[in-house]
Amino acid sequence: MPELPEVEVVRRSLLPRIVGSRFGSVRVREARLRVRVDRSLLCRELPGRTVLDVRRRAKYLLLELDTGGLLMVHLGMTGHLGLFPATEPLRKHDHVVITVEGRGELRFNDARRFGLVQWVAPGGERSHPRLCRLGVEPLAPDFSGTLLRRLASGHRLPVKNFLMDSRRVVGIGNIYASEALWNAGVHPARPAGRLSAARWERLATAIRQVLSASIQQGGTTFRDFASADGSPGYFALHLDVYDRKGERCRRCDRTIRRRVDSGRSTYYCPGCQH
DNA sequence: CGGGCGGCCTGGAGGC
DNA sequence: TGCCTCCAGGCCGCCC
Repeated sequence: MPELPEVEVVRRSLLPRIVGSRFGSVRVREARLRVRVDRSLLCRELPGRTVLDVRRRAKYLLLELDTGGLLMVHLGMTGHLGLFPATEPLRKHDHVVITVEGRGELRFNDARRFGLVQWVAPGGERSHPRLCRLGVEPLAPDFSGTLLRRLASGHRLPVKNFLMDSRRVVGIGNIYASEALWNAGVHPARPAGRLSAARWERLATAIRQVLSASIQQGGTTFRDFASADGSPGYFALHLDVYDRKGERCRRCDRTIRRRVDSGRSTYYCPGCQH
């Protein structure tokens, strides 16, 4: 579920409500996430520590503590991270529960258990295997069509797969890849290494525009995405191609198609994406 | 080696 | 409000 905008929305809603607060006890009710949760490590490192910042890198949330260590959270496909009153009953799939002094409980819930909750020791961020190979941030100042074109140079894979490869560009999943390609008028199957400079510029602009617009709308909620305060996002109302198979293209009136490549659905307009 | 694809999980939707 | 099948927005690791 969560791509860059959804993770960013969670970050922004969590940040003002948790910064300056101190962690209390840690409960790991289900350790079998994508990566096994290290119960004893979390119980040793978190209690008594103050949260200084909530950052985002790619689709990872990084809660920075006063020790310099990080609590790293990935939402996978169905993960939720939210702050709840301690009096509110726990729900099914609330796998990790951390008390936050004076604020309630930070709860990680993930039905499919594709997410992860991990400790990153002080100074370990730059060398962390999950963080150190990540590509460029689409909302960073150095992101541009020129940069994308250079990264794609020589690669024959379809541009959609290129956009979803986190070693090159981070934060773009299946929804926003389709949306950005439609926005830029680029066909998803075009070989990434052969796009013109002008197309890469259009794509870079479209990516930033789509991601920013979604953040403004609170992200895309299909079933159950929610920010850290439980509110849904409204960008689903603004999707131009994703999940619109058989509906009309808002730009050229042709019928939106769905195709499946490497097991993932891609939505596009045959009329205005080339 | 770059890249395609199966597998990890549960739950919701839709067909019967 | 039953049962079954299919499908899902991410990522890793195996394989060619």
